[in-house]
Amino acid sequence: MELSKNYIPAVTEDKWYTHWLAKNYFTSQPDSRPAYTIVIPPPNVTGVLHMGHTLNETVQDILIRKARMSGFNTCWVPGTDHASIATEAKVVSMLQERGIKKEDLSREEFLKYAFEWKEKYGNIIYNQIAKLGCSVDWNRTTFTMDDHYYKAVIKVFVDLYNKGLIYRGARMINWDPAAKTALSDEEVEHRDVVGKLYYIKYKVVNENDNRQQTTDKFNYIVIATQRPETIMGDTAVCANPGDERYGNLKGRSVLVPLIDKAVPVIFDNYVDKEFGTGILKITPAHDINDYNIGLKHNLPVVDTLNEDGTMSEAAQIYVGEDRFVVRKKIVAQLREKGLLVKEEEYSTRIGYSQRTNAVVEPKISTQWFLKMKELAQPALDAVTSGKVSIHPGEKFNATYKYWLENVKDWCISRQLWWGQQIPAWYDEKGRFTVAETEEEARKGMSDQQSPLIKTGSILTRDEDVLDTWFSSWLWPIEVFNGITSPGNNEIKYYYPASVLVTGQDIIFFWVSRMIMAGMEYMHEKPFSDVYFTGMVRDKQGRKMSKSLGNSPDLLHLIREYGADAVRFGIMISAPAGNDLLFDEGSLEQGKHFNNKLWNALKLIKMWSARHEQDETQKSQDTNGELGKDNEAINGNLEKSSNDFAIIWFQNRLNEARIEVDKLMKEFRLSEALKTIYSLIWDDYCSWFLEWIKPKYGQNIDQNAYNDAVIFFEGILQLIHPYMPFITEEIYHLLKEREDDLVVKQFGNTIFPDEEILQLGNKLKDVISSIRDVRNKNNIKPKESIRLYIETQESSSYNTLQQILKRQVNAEFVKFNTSPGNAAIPIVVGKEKISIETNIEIDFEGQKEKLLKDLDYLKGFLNTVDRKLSNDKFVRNAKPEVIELERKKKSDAEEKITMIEQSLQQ
RNA sequence: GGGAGCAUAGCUCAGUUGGUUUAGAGCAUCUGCCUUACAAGCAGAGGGUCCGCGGUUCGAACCCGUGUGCUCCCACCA
Repeated sequence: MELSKNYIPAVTEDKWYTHWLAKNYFTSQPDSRPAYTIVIPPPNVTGVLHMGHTLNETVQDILIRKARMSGFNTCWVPGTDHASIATEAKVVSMLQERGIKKEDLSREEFLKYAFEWKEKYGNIIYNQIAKLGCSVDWNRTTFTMDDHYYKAVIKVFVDLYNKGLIYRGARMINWDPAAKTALSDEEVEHRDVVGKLYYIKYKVVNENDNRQQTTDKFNYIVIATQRPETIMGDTAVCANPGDERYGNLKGRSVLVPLIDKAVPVIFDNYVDKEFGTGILKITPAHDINDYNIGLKHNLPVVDTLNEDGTMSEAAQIYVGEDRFVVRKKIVAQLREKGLLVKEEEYSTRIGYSQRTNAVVEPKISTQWFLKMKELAQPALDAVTSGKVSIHPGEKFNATYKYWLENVKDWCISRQLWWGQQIPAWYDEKGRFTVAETEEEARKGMSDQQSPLIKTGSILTRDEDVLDTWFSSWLWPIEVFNGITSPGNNEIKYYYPASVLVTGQDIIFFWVSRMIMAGMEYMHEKPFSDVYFTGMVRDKQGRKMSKSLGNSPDLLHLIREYGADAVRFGIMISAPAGNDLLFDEGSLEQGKHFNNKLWNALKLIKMWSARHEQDETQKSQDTNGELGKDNEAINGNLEKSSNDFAIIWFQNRLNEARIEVDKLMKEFRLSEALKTIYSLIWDDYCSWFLEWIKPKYGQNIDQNAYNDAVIFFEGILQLIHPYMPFITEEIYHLLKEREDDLVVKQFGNTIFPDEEILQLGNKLKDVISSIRDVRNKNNIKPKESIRLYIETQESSSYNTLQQILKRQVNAEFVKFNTSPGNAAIPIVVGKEKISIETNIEIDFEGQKEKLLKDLDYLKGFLNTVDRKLSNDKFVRNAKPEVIELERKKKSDAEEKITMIEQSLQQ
């Protein structure tokens, strides 16, 4: 069979993915094996996957595939998140483009559009996941608004309500005027901005005091504010009780500018005398601090804003105009009236809605809240006790702990349609009951002996839906129906999941809350390990975003480089826990790596083709004597030189396996990949295959060929979790077989023989050093050389000689004899090697190199000597350390002697 | 304002309880090769005041202190 020049991913990828699915390799049923479970962080159905997802999914697939090949019953559950506010915002703007207003639609009509949207983007996402090669169990696909999932969320809401953890009440919340909904604290992003601080005059009212104020000073006070448009909501001004400047204002009132509303002057320790003018306006409806002060001093609340951020009737002026427009107008008006004393630049932090990017307004509103303190404690313990371990822990343990220790109640209601509707029913008088269904609610109402219910009056369901995270926090449980059907076989088998792989940005939104839900509903952690990936940035370190145009399209990349190369490229540059600088160059590197594997396959296929051809010829040859003789001679010679290559690579492979296992257990996936990369490129291709490569026109020794194939299978298996497609393809091209690499089990760990590895390193060193000399002296590859090695261990060369000769094109190697002619001396380790050649050589250059080495070694010896002659060192250091230093000393001395000898020649 | 993390080659990073470390890898760079698997390749090479300063120690890239510079998280001072 003819192999293409280079590896072509497109055909291969679809072929194997289809095959794996047909064989049901990714589907999981509980059985006697240990389970290895991962629940995918369900991507939002707001759009397509970006590079951050790509990184996350790749990491999960690597872990799952490794586990699948290591005896586990692996289950990777795919799914998507309805992403309440984010998706609703997208659907609303999509409708807007089509000229449809949300206000003109009924809830049902709107939901129909939303589900269409979900269907479209959900499928794109699933397609992307499949193209990337993710081995998810497609039978388990879950959406956070599936029927059972919806029920689970409702059930949990009712349960928490009955436990007294959910309550309804008017509180100061974060209001998103664009989406017209409440937000949780976590959904507000604070950004530094330079704003303005306006100093505004408030006139002092004199009605209770007949004395005429003589100085202008007491006719008005000056108050600083960043938000002059809120003055109409002022219901007091406040100073520190110890502030003498304002002592005489006790019991007096001031007039709110523009609307001339009289509000009292009050006193509270909250006010900092040093800051601003030392007196502050109190606007209870639009600032959390003011609200608290208002409560304390019994102030009325005047809400001057409508839901959409325009001024309300209560504002009296500029009604219906947007707050930021009004700000400008009010400033202008104040200035005109001489009430604006000054403006100064002021840097502050402003809260923006994470989803709509609108400036969030603090607002008093009746919402549903979840008490967090009780839920937080077990979640905190789970991490501090080490039941759940976070990677990288040093970075996130403290953050996690801090948040849970200071957690506030969670506002869980949203004024949206896309989501689980809150299961609370109200009667005409506004009395409500919480229940899973209307029937239950009716029953609940009658239990409360409401006369209205008994007569069968109409109940209205709460219009609001739940925060999207109030559904996602059940994800690891309800994907196995653990809430709706507690104690079922699957939840018992798969829960808790092994590892959660997600972005560090949702540690509070999701990770901590899943742990809470897990502890509350399963009395068990939801996962053992949390692996946080960093953020994907572009080459220049900028965040990837649509507006910058630096966020590449995943399917595009797969088409261009192949899925394996994309996976390789992203993993090779993803240091554990750090941000990843995405550079297409690394995908290019992945493509090259694919090609390297492909070419190794071509080489081996070539060997086998020649071998088969030969076999056929031999069987056709009735005499066969000649062929037999030739094989005997060549075979023996090749064989002895191949022996070492084989035993060396066997050990090198074992060594790499152990290292990779260790690294992967520590989630150091990038380093594990580097280890495998180097094993394949350097050790297998550059060294091993070259060592066993037969001379031109000759056949490979059968043993060497067989082992080369076995080793190839071994390295394919190691790299498979990272690059599933090409490895499966090569595995099958290597020889005909029934089994598939994707489920090939790793055998037991075999520890490598250190001595053989050392010997291999020595051989590589010697070869490289001699090649260096050849390079520097322009000795052409065809030009042969002769080697004279001075060594105490000439016997160690018994097995290395043949390889050495072949790799440096030496006619012969002689031990402990001097060359007849001038030769280039080099020192490798403790051995002196003289290279004799027929061509002109640059002795001066070589001498320089030796002198440089000598310099280094002398300096090195010096530091060792200093240590050994230091009394305190000899007394304090551990014996093995001293022994080591002595060895360093003697080694260095031997090397120096060798070099000095060489220089004398 | 509070907290966390980081600083090692041009770039991205290793360096696992302080001792074969006068420091490694990949990429990039340079030199020589179209050598019969692979020029998407082969064989080599060069490149570092381990952020500055001080300390602990027989010994510091590693531990402590301090300064500087980045990054991130949290927070209701008008």
